[in-house]
Amino acid sequence: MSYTQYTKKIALVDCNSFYVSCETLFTPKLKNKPVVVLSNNDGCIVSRSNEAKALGIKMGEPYFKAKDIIIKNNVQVFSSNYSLYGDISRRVMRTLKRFNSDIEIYSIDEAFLDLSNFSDNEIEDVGKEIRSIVLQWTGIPTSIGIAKTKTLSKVANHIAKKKETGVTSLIGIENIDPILEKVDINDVWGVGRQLTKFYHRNGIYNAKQLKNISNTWIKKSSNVLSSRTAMELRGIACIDFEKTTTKRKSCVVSRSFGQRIEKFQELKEAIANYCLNASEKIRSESLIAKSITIFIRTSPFQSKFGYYANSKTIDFPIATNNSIEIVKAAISALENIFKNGYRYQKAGVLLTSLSNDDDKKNLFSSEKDEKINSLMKSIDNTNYRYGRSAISLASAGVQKRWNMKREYSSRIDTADFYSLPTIKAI
DNA sequence: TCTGGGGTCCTAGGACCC
DNA sequence: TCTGGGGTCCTAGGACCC
Repeated sequence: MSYTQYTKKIALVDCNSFYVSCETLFTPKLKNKPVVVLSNNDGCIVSRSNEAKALGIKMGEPYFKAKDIIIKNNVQVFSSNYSLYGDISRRVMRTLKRFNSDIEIYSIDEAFLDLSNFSDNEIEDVGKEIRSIVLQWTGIPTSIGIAKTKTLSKVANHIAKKKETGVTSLIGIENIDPILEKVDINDVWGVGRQLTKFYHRNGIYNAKQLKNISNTWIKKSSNVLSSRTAMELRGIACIDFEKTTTKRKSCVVSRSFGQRIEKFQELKEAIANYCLNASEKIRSESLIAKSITIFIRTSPFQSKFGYYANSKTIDFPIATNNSIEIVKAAISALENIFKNGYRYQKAGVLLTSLSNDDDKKNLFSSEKDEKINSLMKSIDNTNYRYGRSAISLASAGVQKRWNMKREYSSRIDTADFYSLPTIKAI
């Protein structure tokens, strides 16, 4: 039996220094300047321009540690502005869908595109065109890697990042071993810190070695995920392309506090707010939660004050997305694990075992449920129109001393007409 | 003084059953 | 009281991703 092998062509489009690119979009004079964006609470550095990378500022480095270099080199600093990044991200994704509506949005700044319809000869040019259209329409520079499997397109993308054209295709290359040899094992998708240590112990230092090692050995001494990675390096697709957006299975809202918290009352307010956030989020996706976990902890970096961390899970009698029920459960969980005398640094809420909303329409649903549902709906609508927390619950408090620190926010709100930058005609 | 937040998946081990 | 094998289901924790 003979058949023609149908070769997939998967492109990975990745926005360059995404958060920094979003911020500089509205401040063109920052082009080619060192710029960084900080995580929530201005804690860590999570995005760097090339110039900032060149200064030796590390990804994930705490801000206070990099402060010297930042001041000395006049690095521009921004607090993170997620609604801006989310908005720009949607514009980029919408643009990508022009080339193939079946895209897999992998993260806020990355998407996989199935380009199998294009021929081997034209594929690199298609990549270049995608790159230039995205740049022209959204102002965001990207890197594009194209290959037979997702893992290989990640490799290609890694190489593209360092190229002037920003595009690398591994399609049609007979022997990719010389290319894989130059890719460090820890730069392979799916190989993190622990696996890197494990591979090093076994004399494996680059992607070529992983590709050519026996599969049974990997399965035996590691796990199926690792063997999947190796297969993908061989050009055999094992990780599915997920066109349809599958519903999430959990929803987390957690934050570090702007300042340490010691009082139960304040912790309660924070937890209540996270619950409101989380329940609104799952309502907007028509999901209900079967259980809730809350956790609190002190700073792991300040042991002199004593370390305490604990969590508590509660199952709902009937899965719910009702803010009032969720807050109530969370607070009773908090009463369970709260201890006096600690300086709390972080807390969070996890809604788990999420399922579809309509599963709830069973024999237990009553007129009362209907009333609550429509109440929740009108809260969501009002908050959507007048800003989050226009309507809230009493337990959510008003002081919010625990709120995040955002000292360096650009305050650009693409949803706010009046803060849009003005463009003067010449 | 200052160290992010939000996800998914796999595995080992315990509880329980026959 | 101890002895056994084999199966399922659930959970906590760890590893990974961005």
